[in-house]
Amino acid sequence: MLIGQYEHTIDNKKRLALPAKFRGELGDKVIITKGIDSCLVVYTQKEWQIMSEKLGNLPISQSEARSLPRVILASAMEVALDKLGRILIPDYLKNYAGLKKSVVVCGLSNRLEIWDAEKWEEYRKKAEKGIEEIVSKLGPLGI
Amino acid sequence: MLIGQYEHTIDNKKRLALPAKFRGELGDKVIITKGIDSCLVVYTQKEWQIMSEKLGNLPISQSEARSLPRVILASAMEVALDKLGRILIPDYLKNYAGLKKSVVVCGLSNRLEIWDAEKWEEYRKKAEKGIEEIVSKLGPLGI
DNA sequence: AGATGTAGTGGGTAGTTGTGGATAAATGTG
DNA sequence: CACATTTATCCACAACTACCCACTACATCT
Repeated sequence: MLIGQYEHTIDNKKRLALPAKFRGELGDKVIITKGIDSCLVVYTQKEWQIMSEKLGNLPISQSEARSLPRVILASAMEVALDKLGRILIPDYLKNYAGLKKSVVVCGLSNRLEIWDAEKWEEYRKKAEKGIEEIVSKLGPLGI
Repeated sequence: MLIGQYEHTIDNKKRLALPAKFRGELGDKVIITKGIDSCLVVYTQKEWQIMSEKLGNLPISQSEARSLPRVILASAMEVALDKLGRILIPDYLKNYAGLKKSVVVCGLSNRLEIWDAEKWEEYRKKAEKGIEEIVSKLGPLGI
C-alpha cells in the first residue's frame, strides 16, 4: 500500500526521484497525468488499466463526463524510471501543477500524487481543519 | 489488548522503542499517523485495514472525498520495527506532535498513542478533572 | 544476596538513497 | 551535412538509514 509523504526536489534536468519505499510497487514504468486541484497523479501500469476502463465507461450524456476522460487521458504519459528510480516530468505537466524545485510526493494507497511543496502546505492546512471535525465525530464511534 | 502507559525516550537518531509488552501484538510493521490533540497514533496493520475501510465508507461531500483520503493517507507512514522493537519517527510527524526527547506511549486497546511527555502531563491533568464529570454522566448508562 | 535474563538506550559500520554532474546518443535547425 | 540543443545513460558524492552489537538498569529466580 502506498502511503506517506516525502519531500523531494526536481533537479535542473526535470528529474524527480520517487521515494525508494514505493519502488517495489511501482515497477519500472508508471503513468503520470493531471490530477484535480493542480497536482499530478502517478499510477502503476495495473492501476492505470483499471482507471482508464472506468473513464471509458462513464455515461457520455453529460458534457463534463466527456471532457474529463479527454483531459485525463490526453494528458497522460508513460514514463520510465531510470536506474535510480527517477522519472522525467514533461513540461506541460510540470507547468500544470506549478512545480518548482521542491515537491511533495504523497502515497494514496493505489496511486501517488505530486504537489508543489508550497501548494501542498497550503492545501493540507485548509483540509486538516475540515477533517478534524469529521474525525473527532468519528472517533467515539469506533475508529 | 494494548493497555498501560510507558515513558520512553527518542534517541538522537529519531528512534523510539515501543514497549516490549506490545510487540507481540504489533508484529513487525505498524502504521503511524497523526492523531487529534497533537499526538501520534500507531495502528497494527490489521487495525489500519479496518480503519481505512471505514474511511472509504464515510458519507462526505465531493471536496471532502478528495481531501480526506489525501490528508489521512499522506499523514500516515508504514514503519518497520527493528530487531529491538524500535521504530523510526519521520520528521513531519515528530514536528506535528512536538516530540522532544521524552515521550509517553499509551495503549488504547486497539491502538497506541504517542505523546510528548510534557504535553501528556498537561493533557492528563486537564482530562482527569473532566473525567469525573463524564463518569458521573455515564454511570447511569451502565459503564 | 547473587546470578540470570530481559528491556531500554546508545553507538559504529556498511549499505542505500537522494542529488548533482559528466558523457554519449538523439533530435531538430540552419 | 554540420551544428547546436535536448534527451538519455552512466557515474560520483554526501547524507541518511538499516543493521549489528555493547552497555546499563531493573526485575526475577534460585
